[in-house]
Amino acid sequence: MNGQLDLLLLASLGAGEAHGYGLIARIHERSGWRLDLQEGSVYPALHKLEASGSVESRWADDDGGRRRVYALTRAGQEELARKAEEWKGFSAAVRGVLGTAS
Amino acid sequence: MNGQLDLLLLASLGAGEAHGYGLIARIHERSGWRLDLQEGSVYPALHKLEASGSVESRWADDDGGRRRVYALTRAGQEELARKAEEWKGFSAAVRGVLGTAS
DNA sequence: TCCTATACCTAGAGAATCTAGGTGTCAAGT
DNA sequence: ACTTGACACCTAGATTCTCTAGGTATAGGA
Repeated sequence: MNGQLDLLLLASLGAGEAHGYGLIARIHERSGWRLDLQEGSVYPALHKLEASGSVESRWADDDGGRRRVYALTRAGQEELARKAEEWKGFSAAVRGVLGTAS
Repeated sequence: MNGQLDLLLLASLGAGEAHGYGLIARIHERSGWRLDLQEGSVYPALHKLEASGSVESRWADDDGGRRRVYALTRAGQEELARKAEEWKGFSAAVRGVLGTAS
């Protein structure tokens, strides 16, 4: 459990629109193969982000199978910036408690 | 919600034994006044850490009021090292997804 | 005496994520 | 033709974590 799922999804979408399965792969790769999110975590989170207006989706039928492609909205970009700042503050706070100088 | 409460408590106890209320203050200060944990979070977490053998406690009657003073056990030190590594890996993974070079 | 700070505790609620299932397409192997 | 595996989506329910909102008790100051 991370508590940072929304941030990860928004940040990944910041690099360009993608579908759910693709986002899992993107996060997996960009995290250095450390984060391997489950579909059962990602899809509900994307639905929630869409309901809150941070992302929007459209159906694509590119390669046979259906895909729901997500993209950041303007509000989502702001949310991403806000959550990224929150993360910086939080990780700095943890570093402070851990006593690691870096 | 952090997901890092145990790590924060263990790391704080790594600086020396302390009681629950004192740990809250210690974490508050070391985090640069960014983390302000609630008693309702801390006490159950300490009990859980004690049940799992990472910390041990004794009653102290120093200044009138009773205090339960906690200290890291050997197993707790190992758990702390493990969780600190986990945190480093996780925060590096998030940085990777965020695309921040630092 | 009353209020505040210190200090401990717990039950239950709320929220986040995972588990474990389900559906369907398509390509490759047998 | 059939089966298997990869891709792709979805949801209900369980689990886990943390917080809310209460409770108790002592000591000191107004």
